[in-house]
Amino acid sequence: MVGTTQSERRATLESVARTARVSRQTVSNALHRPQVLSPDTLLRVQRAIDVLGYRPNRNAQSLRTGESRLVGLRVDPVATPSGGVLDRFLHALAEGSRTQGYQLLVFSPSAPDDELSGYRDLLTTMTVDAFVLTATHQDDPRLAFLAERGTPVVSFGRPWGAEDDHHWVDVDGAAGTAAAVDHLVALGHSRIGYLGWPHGSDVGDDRRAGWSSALARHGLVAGPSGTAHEGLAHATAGATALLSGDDDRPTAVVCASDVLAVGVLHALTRLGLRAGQDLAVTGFDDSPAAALLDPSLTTVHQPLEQVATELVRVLGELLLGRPAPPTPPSGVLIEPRLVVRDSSGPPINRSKAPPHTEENA
Amino acid sequence: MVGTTQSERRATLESVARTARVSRQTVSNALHRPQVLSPDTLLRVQRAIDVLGYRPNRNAQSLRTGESRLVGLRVDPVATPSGGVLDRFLHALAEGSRTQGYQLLVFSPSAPDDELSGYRDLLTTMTVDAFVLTATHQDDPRLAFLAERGTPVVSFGRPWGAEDDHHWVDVDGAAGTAAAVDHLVALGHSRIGYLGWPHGSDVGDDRRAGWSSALARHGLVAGPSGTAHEGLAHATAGATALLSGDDDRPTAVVCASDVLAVGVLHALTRLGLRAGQDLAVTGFDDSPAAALLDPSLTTVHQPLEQVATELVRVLGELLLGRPAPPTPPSGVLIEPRLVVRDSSGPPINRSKAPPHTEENA
DNA sequence: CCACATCGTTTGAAGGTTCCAATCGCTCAC
DNA sequence: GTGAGCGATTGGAACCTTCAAACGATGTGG
Repeated sequence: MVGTTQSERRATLESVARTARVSRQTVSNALHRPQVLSPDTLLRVQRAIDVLGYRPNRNAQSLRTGESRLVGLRVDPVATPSGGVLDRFLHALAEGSRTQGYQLLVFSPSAPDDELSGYRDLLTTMTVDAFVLTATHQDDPRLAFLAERGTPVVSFGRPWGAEDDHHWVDVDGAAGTAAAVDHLVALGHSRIGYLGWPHGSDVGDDRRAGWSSALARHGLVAGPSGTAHEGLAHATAGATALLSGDDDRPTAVVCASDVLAVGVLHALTRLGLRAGQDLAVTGFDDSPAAALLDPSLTTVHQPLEQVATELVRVLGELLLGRPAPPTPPSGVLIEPRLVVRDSSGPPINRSKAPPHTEENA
Repeated sequence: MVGTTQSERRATLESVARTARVSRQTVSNALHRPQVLSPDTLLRVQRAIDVLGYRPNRNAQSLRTGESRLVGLRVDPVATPSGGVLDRFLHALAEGSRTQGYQLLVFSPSAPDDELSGYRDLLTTMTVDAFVLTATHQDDPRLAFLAERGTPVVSFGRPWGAEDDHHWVDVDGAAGTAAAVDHLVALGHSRIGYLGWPHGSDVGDDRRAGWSSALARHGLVAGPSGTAHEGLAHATAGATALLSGDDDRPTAVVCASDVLAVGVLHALTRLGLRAGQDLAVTGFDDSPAAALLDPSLTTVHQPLEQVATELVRVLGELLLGRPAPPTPPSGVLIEPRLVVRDSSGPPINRSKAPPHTEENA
């Protein structure tokens, strides 16, 4: 029925009103507050809407209400931590926004040097109502800027400094590495090392803390740990250094990222050892590559769909309650889950001894 | 200077006009047709704009002009061929759109079954001006639908059937696999097999054609070829079948995707053979995983940034000339380049014999 | 000296929607 | 009998911009 009789121009509130023999406002009410209309009027209006194929003009709505029902997301050139992570996240975010009646505007920074570029533009031209922030860091100028003008914002990532600064959703990295440790301990490992990023990054330090505290919880001494910058060459070098350390080679290594884990795999190959057999390895992110590697990578899966759902949910509440008194900033911490594949290997049997025994002469 | 004196409400055309002691229209002209203003008036207006921090309201502009300056892009749940490809593409697209004065609206289908869902909505609500289509297939209903109402559209992917149907940009898959063959021939291979998707997919058949025609060009007989559905399990099975074929095992295999190539790598491991040494392997896509594999994957790199740039350029022309007589549909075919890594191995020396010799008894 | 084009600017009118105040017909309570 | 209250509907205004026409002033040709 839709669009068949569409004589000339687009159907408008006015034209629908004429057809249904009511006023514009009644048509508007039929859409937004149907309960205030008498049943027969409502039906008449709905029929006219149907016949004319009317859909409200988004721009006119936005002009009137001052809301664009668009959420901004900046995509950075450098991002893509291990590649392919954005894919899933983006789709989940678009999907989630839609269910809340919002749509996603993806933009890239207009001036590379200016952190606020893009955000300022979209805001002052009233193009978007809210933002989803990723890769926030301590004292991120974007947060201050947006908070100042009361823009609804939710970030993917914690405010590591001041906790109740803004709304956020994050994945519990420490729980992720801890889960990896638990898994390895269950397999019989007691000498578990760690390869992470250089100290100073919030995310990196958190993941390392998960590793060391889980070891403590199991009553184990921390195995050797090393650092490397992201990037395969660095990772392989760092892993080689870690594994060539003196005497006590670990039987397992937990890594802060999949790329670092791949570095360990490469280092093992160089040393003539086999991952999953001579050494258990775990990664972090569950990037698309993880399943393709040989051996396939046991890794911590980032529940991005869940993150996106939460982000949108919080954002929805913020947008709904506007301009109500600002909700007390809330944080959602999501538990990742370990995906067990081959690189962590089978249970080992040699460590029958109680975990506390000192193994170094 | 901007935003300091911002007393109460947002600056508007009217308020700027009052400050500069001119009319609204003059302010509008200062922005859009500065050449029609006298120099001193222009300066006065510009100063007022600067002082008040005025930026035109996008929604009011859109309502008046009927153009939203938004380009729609649908992201599909299934997409992500080998993961991480969308990342680069999306960023390049957002970047390119911005330079043309447009922004990118990313959406997901509202009704999974309806091919047109989403597109219809965004169009009838006047939310977007144009679309970028990906993964188009023959007789794609989206193309017919959008063409009917004269919506500017450019697709990433050729209309395999009727060539001059709509505007498109695509990567020359046949040239990609041909480049892989050329590389392998240069290394000394003469028995080159192929692992592709089941017959019937346009993209797949094109890539296969590139392989076989390149072989013919070199005066070589086609090596064995096999098919497998996308997905690691299928790929490994298909590769195993291909390599276990009777007597004449190829010395190199060209693959239609990186995942298929990984399948070959796995099959080799099972057979106790080493990729790059016992058999040369090439992939297609240069997905993030390619560099991480061991051996790293020689693969055809998709120049997505270039694709995005072209898409935006064509779209820009379409939007600019609207509603001028429709430009004759044009196509842009982009040459991919081969990224040589380890999986294609070093030059081999045993094939000193002229390429035409029959090797099977 | 008048008709006419040119130039820089102003004015009125959309464009489609939603908010606000007002209206209408009616019932109920005082 | 009158006014308050109520549910359903309406008209007018506002949101901010751009378009088309109109404006007075000045210069040019007949």
